[in-house]
Amino acid sequence: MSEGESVEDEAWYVNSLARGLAVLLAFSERREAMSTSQIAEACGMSRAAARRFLLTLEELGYLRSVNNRFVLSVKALNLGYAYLSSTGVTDLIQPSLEKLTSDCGETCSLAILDDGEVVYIARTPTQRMISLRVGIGSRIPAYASSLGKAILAFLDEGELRRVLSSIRLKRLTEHTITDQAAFMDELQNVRRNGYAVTVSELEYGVASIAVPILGSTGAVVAAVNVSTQANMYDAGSLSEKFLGPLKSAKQQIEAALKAAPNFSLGLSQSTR
Amino acid sequence: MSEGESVEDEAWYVNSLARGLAVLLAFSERREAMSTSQIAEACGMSRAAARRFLLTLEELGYLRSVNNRFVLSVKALNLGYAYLSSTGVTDLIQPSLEKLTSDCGETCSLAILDDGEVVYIARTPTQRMISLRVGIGSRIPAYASSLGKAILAFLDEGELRRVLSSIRLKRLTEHTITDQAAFMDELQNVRRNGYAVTVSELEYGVASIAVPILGSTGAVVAAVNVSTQANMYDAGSLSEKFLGPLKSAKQQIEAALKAAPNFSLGLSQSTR
DNA sequence: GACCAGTTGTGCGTATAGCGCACGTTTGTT
DNA sequence: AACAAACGTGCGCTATACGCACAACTGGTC
Repeated sequence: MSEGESVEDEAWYVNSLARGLAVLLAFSERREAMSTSQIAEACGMSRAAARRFLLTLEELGYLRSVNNRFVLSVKALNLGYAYLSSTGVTDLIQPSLEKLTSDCGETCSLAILDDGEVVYIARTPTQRMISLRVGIGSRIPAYASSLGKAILAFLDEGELRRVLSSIRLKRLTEHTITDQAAFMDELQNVRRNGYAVTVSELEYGVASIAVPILGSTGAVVAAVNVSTQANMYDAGSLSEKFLGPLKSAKQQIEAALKAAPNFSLGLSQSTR
Repeated sequence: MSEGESVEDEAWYVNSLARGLAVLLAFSERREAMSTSQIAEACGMSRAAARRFLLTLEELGYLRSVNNRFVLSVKALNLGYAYLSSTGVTDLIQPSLEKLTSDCGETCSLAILDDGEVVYIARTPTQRMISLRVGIGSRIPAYASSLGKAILAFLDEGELRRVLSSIRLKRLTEHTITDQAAFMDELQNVRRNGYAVTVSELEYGVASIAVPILGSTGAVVAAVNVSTQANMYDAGSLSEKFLGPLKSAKQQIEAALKAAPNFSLGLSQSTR
């Protein structure tokens, strides 16, 4: 341990927990069953250490092993589910989202911003969306999604700058906005209109329109969108068709959040 | 350490990981923000220890703190989402489920069995289901749900006995089957029919019909159901209306599992 | 079947990581 | 203001988790 790593050798830092969680997370990268030595390499630890963590996680029920290969077990879901139930998303938001889907006949989602990415928290899929298979917990770059733009546009100056400085506007399709200034203009538009539209910026053929969700303090905490096929709509017809239902879903959800005593809902919550 | 705990003081067991995960899970029980001392009490550890774990988890991004209260952060979803993406549920199963929902116009779910409970892995909700708000990761007693009965009925003798011995048939509504013999008869029925029906056994007003999903080895790995309001259907009309679509969804999903090289999908996987 | 290369399980001495106590500080209550 | 309850933090000690090194295993090749 001669190398002075970073700040991660403070007195309060429980290394074994961090390393154990790293092992657990290693399974999200590669989706096959993994052996002890594969894990050891992936996490940069000794085989003995990896083994201890794997056995512990198995004992706790988070992993299962079939002849020297480990796989995530269902219990791992508990960890993520804890978050969803703690936010009350199922109780507070899901109903409004289902209403929205039945009004629009299209896939609707609610997402929050985390670390420059948009994370799907609730989702009511329909059969019509064929591409872009994302589920709850999926992360996509904020700048290329209507959800992300709807949130970013209503962030306060400082937070926006902080987020923008940490991301790169990488070209994902030929419609992706890759110029910083152009992106600021786009956010200005969103702010003026009260909604964000994305047509094939993230993935060809996917179009969506999103509105921000404001928490009880008035700060933006999330966004809802309706998402559909790009060849059927342009920006104008998207808003014409879906903005009404979206706005009323927005109101419903915001009312639900206001009514809930401890609404939490992630909120990017800057400075640590 | 004079007390001879159990098997949890083996050489391979990493205690700090287990304790840290216990802290993380403590947040799923109580859904409010929790203070250091609350966590310490909930997990039965010293305040100093709890603090170390909380700070570590915050540093790793799984928790956020607002003046001495800790809340789960979005990153916690990653842990659970890892499981979903590792099973390939989003890619392999979701489409078939969406098709099923659009055929039936009702909420459909896929679940697997874990520890006597049924865990929802995929879900396509509709607006019509008003009660029974469950989301992905939710757990309900297997014996009182169509999903559970569909799985249990097709378990092999030994596993079934093992599961049944670990659960108690608690009365949840007046339609819940609470007699062991009657339950075995019911499973016999399910086995004969190839599907399971539940009317108000878990919760008043909820009816559902489920079929088992068999993995490539022929063993049951999951179940799909259509779930609706009890007052609109009885057992006969449920099967008449939904069995066709269910069967074809079953076939689709089983084909997808067979086609996938490493299908994993939890599978209760007995003896550890 | 004997060989070998690659992978895995395990015991062990050692360092240090994580332990809880105890003290000092903050918060908010009457 | 004075108290109590909750909080953060330093510190010395011991058990904990460390990685090495060796043993047992697997599965492919001749």
